[in-house]
Amino acid sequence: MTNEEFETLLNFFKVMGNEKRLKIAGILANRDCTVRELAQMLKLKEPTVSEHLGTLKMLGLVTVRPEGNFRVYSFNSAALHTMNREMLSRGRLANLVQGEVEDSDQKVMKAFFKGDQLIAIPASRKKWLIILRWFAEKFEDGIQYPEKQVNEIILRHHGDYALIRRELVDWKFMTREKSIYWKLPTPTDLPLD
Amino acid sequence: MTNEEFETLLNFFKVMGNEKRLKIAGILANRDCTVRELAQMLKLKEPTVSEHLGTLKMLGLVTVRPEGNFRVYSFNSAALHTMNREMLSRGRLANLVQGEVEDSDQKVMKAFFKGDQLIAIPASRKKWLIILRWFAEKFEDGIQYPEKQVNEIILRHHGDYALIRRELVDWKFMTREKSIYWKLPTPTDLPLD
DNA sequence: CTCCTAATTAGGTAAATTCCGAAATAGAAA
DNA sequence: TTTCTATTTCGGAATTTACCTAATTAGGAG
Repeated sequence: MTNEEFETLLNFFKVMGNEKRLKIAGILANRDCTVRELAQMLKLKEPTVSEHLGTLKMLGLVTVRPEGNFRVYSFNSAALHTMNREMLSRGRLANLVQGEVEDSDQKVMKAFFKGDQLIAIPASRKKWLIILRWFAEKFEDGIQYPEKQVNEIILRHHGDYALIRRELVDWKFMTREKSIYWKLPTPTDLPLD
Repeated sequence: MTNEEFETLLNFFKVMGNEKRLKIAGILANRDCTVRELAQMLKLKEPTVSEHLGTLKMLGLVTVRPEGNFRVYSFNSAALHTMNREMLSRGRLANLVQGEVEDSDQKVMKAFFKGDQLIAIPASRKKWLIILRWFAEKFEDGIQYPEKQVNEIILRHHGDYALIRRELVDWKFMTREKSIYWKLPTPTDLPLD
């Protein structure tokens, strides 16, 4: 179930999103350790380390084995591997939230499309913008389209290409100069804060 | 620098280790959104979503572009890729903490080894165990070694193979039956990356 | 210019997390 | 059995985080 996978991934991030636990994982990725060894290296008390190890163990990221008088903790590559390969890609991430959140756009799309054909024009501005955004996605960033080609692309999904074309420009989804159309390229978004 | 990478990875986990932020990332992985849209889907107030988006933006996981009257947020696959491919493997993880934590073992090893030769026997039990663990690593999990081969392997690093061999068994690093020696296999540690 | 709307920042509260010392447990050793 | 030791569990203090409402900013539209 996708919801369960979401929880798994979320927990993975939560657990690894703590400095001390991430370090423990890193150290154990180098070699096996006892609780006391880890406590010394990290300058923490044993109970604290023990708790962290318990958390990591729940996730399956570490395993324990008794060895003489100690309990030796090991890193378990398999769990990391699972996260890495099976969950951490854009596609996977996208799937994890499907149905999880009510997606108002998909409702709108279902209501006004049949397949990839726009079969009705919504009265509400909000819904209309959702549809226009969908049309805008059919064009690539940074490419200049002659009007003829714009029409063609729109025609694949709706007969009244002039309406859609004009609306795309009006709502600034696209820019026109003479009869060349383009999307404003996504800015590189330099300044952070 | 490895320390900087550690911080980057830690922050990545921290940011994604929050239910709402992970969902935002998931939704944006499906399609671009405005703050208001996200707020509706997630049943949060806009300021809260805005904050989360700011956090995600700092990490480079999302970008913004103005579009008409709105600010449209997009998912940035590149950042995810970086984490996925360049940081999230056992080997990488292991490297991230090298030198970060003072590794008491390495001190001990330096003090009693010359190259890979054990040249002195520590008085302290603690230090002795570190050395024994090092010797234990020279043997593979799940392999049965006849005594002769055990001796050979130890001899590569120290003359008194009988001492080391006996200590390895005494301290339960290895098991002996008749004159066959083996390590107890580490449970569930599957192949790494 | 002013109005309007989307988004952000400020400030404060409630909840969750991290850490520790003290006490309990489990198991090897004697 | 009792003792000793490594680890875990408990209870609570200090810090951090997530979220809200209210106020502010930014920018297009009129």
